[in-house]
Order: sequence, then C-alpha cells, then structure tokens
Amino acid sequence: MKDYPSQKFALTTPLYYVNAIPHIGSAYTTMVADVLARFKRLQGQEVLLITGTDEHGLKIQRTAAAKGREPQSHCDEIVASFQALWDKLEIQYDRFSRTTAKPHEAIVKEFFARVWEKGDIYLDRQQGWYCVACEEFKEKRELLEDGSCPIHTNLKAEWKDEDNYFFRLSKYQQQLETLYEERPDFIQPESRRNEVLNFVKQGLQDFSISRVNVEWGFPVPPDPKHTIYVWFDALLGYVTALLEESAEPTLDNALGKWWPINLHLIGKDILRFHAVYWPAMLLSAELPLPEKVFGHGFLTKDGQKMGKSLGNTLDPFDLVERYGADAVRYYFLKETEFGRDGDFNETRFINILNADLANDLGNLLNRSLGMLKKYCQGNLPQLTAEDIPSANPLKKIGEKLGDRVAAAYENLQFHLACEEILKLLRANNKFIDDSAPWKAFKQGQQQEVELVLYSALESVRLSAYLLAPIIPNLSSDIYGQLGFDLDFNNQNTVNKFNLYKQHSQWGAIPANQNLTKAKPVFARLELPAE
RNA sequence: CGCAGUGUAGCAUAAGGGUAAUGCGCUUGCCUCAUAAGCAAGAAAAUAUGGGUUCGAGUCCCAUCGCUGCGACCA
Repeated sequence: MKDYPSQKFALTTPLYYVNAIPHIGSAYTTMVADVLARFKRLQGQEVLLITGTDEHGLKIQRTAAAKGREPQSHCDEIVASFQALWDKLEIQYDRFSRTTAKPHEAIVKEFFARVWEKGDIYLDRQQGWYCVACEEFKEKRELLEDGSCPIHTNLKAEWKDEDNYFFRLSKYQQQLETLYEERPDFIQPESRRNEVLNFVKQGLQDFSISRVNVEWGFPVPPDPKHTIYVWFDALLGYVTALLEESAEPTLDNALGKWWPINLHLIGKDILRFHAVYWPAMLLSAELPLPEKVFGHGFLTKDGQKMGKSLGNTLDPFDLVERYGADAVRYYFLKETEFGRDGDFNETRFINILNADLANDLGNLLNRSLGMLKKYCQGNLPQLTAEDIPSANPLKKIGEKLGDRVAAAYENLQFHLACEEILKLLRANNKFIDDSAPWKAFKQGQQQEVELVLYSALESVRLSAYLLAPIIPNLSSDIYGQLGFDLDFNNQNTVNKFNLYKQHSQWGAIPANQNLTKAKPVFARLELPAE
C-alpha cells in the first residue's frame, strides 16, 4: 500500500453559474466530487474539495434587473440555494469559491497583469451577432431566420460592433498539442479527449476576454471601460479558492500549497474552456497545469433530454427530500458509468435501491443480527479472521476486496466499486442460506453457527466501510449497529490512514463490541401512486 | 452538411473471432434467521438492418437506418 498520509489531492467541481437554482446535473457533478474526496480522505489523504459559483456577466446582470434586484442580492439568493442543496446531499466541500468574493478581484487582476505583461492580450475590433443567453458570438449562418439564437429561440441575437481585448490563444497551439500528446490522461474520458484534439487540430483562434457595456464584472485593469469576460474571471475562481482565510489575496499565497489542482470534474458542455482555454491561460501566466480534466456525461430522464422547454426536469431538492441523500447518491454513482450519459427513471431508481440497499445490504445486516441475538445472546463470536477457513467463500471474496474497490475509486469507476461490493453482499446472503445457521443451532452446532455469523457480519462491516463515501449515513448506521462509535460524516474521527489500513481489510471486526439494538437501516421504498 | 462515436432480453450492462453472460424486473418452487427480505429454477434477444471477409462474427470490413457528441468563444 502506498504511503497515503503524505499525499494531497485537490479537486474541483465547476463554479456553477448562478443564473438559476441548481439543477440535477450540478448536483451530479458535486456528488461525484464528494464521493471521491471522501474516499481519499478515508485513506488518510489530505484533500481539498472546491466548489462554488460563477456570478458575473451580462446574463446575471439582466436576470437580476428583470427581477428588479441588485445583481449581488440575486447572486446571494441563488448561492444560498446551492449551499442548501449541498448540505442536503451531505456534500463536504472545503472551499466554496464565489467570483464575487473580495479576494477574487485581486487574484484576477494579478493574473491578468501577468498575461498582459507577457504580451498575450491585445485590443481588436469584434463584430458579430451576440447571444446574451449564451454569452457568445454567433456566426450569421447559425442563427435562425428571424435572427434569434438556435439555442435560445425566444431571444434575438444582438449586433455588436465593439473593441474587445483578445487573448492570444493561437500562440499556444503547439504547446497545447504537446501537452495532450505527452499527457494522454490530461483529458478524460478518451472520447472527450478526441473531441478536443479535433478541435485544436483545426487551428486555434484568439478569443475575446473583455466586453463593453457590461457592468457586472471586473474592469479590465488598463482600460476600465471594458469588463473582463466571465470565463476568464470564472476559471480563476479555482485559484482564489486556494487562499487561506486570512491570507493576502496574491497568486503566491494561493498557489503555495494546493496548486496544481489534481482534478477538474466538469460536465461535457464546458470541456473546451477547461481543456483548451484554461491550460493556455496558465501557460501564458507561466503556471503549472492541472493534472487532469474529466468531462462526464449528462443525465436524462426516462431516456429523454431534460429541459425547461420540455418540462421534464428533475428537481434535485425534491428528490433528496423524498428519498434522502444516501439513496440519491447511490443511484447516480452506481447506476451510471461515470463519463457516459446516465438516465433517471423513478421505477428503476426504486427497484435498484430496494434490491441493493434495502434487501442485499440492509436486510442482510438485519437477519444476521437477528440470528446473533437468538443464537449467541447478541454477542459477537470470539473469533478472528484467522479462525475462518481459507475456503470460506466470504473470506475469499473479502480478502482482496479493499484493493479492488480502492482501484475502482481511484479510476473514477464508481459503478465498479459498487458492483464489487455487491458481489460480496450477494455471496453473503447465499452463504447464509447454504450454511443454514438455524439448522446448525437446532442441532447444537454452536461453533458452526458462530463461524457463519462472524463471516456474515464481518462482510457487512467491510461493505459498509467501503461504501461509506457513497452512503455515509447508512454506513454510519450499520457501523453503529455493529458496535462501532464511528460517524462517517465526522471528518476528524474517520479519516485516518491507520484506520483505513485496518478497516479496509476483511477480518477487522473486534470481538468485544457492544452491539446496539438491530433495526432496519434502509426502509424499502414504495412506488409513488400514479 | 462534415468529422467522431454508438446501436446486445422490458430496463441497465458484459463478452481477447469459436456453445451469448450478469444485475434489476417477471414466473414457479424451496427455506424461515430477516425489511412480503433470502436461495434455487425458469421464460424471454436468432446481438438495429442488409451485404461481405472467415471453417466460424456481437466481435473485422462496407452500406443503410436510428441515437449521441463535436464542428470557435453555449455560465
């Protein structure tokens, strides 16, 4: 095993745009980030999970105006809704980076200055049709006949003829291509990488990083009539997030400990910004590049794209409210292969949770504890892993399970992690049936009963431990019923290298546990009435 | 339109060219420790369609159809 305590790991979700309250897609990315962060912390690694919000731009300015609000108060309100959702979902973020936070402006200015001094920013004239909703220029041919944007059909594109500051992206073409080649893992999954490669191959053009007539944002330092383009501002939110609370907002202070970021988790829609523009900006500023950008897929509902126009959105608040954080987290982590698109279907949701969490896991614990009470006065057998024959099917599966699951988490293959653990749980139920402790007990074979129950309970424990990053509440409950005083939401007590070393192995359950009363840890869900 | 990817039982996924697997759901049987949970057996797909290569193709090639992504600033 590697020397985890010496490692540190910084990862980010996107800084979500505060145009509206969070949707399920943002929740998905954030849940995944949290699961990975939790697993690494469990291993004793030092982790920094960054999330936050991107709050500038013309769109926010206008959204706020439409509500008759100041932009800042609009942002504050939306931010509160993000934070509320993350709390409900048990997201343990370390930093919440807002682009309207005070230190951010200083960071943006300093960064801008570096790129400016490098000669990578110049003034030029920008003409074209601009869609405010997209915050981008459109080609004439992209527009619909009535001149509206194809994505925002209710909104006419606006003709702009203005001076903009441009970033010399084209200058970094070669360096980017070298980067992609030398570090094939930089963009994942591979299908996304190919998209980027294709895009870059066409030849990179400079892009504008300022706007005029936009109030809501930072002024371009040498020319305050201009406002820095939201993306240039937003990406730097990852840097600002690294500042310690009391530190002066300088790049040096921000980059000292956690830079470069190990992993940017993003949705596939913002891949180019993270895989092309962002590294180019950093190259220009002569800063080290992040280790990896992972662009995951989108979620659909009942096989259909979600959208306000279709009216088939999935409200994450409602979902957690009805089913709880563990259920929601488990479903999305287990039932979608990370990277590919995933689908939400309520019937499938309920079936999976009942089968995996209520039946395979919850009921397994419950039946095992029930037997322990009846056949062993509720005391754990005085056994250790060595007392269990090596042919024991649970021991065989359990022995290397920790390593397999760790590898799956490490590779962001969360569905595989779950699947590996489920194999042990299913084998466990089968093992109990095959061994029929109730018969053994009636025949007075106490030793046999104890061997079976020890193996069963230990396997449940190991499963709960390895699933803790995904279902922290359930795992805590299970651990509680097994006599541990360990709350997987309490970072101070669970995240220790030595604990991981011990608990990720089969056979860690001590004999002298005071078991609390057994009760179902995950109630079966009912299909909502039509 | 161009480029790329994809198409396996009701659903989700697996199968280095050689008897199509697993989970969920469904049917039946068994058990009784348990949350109407568990275990076992079973039904169900000629692997989108049409060609080709091969002794043999889900697996390679071509075409067609369907879906998805990318095609310059989509927060």
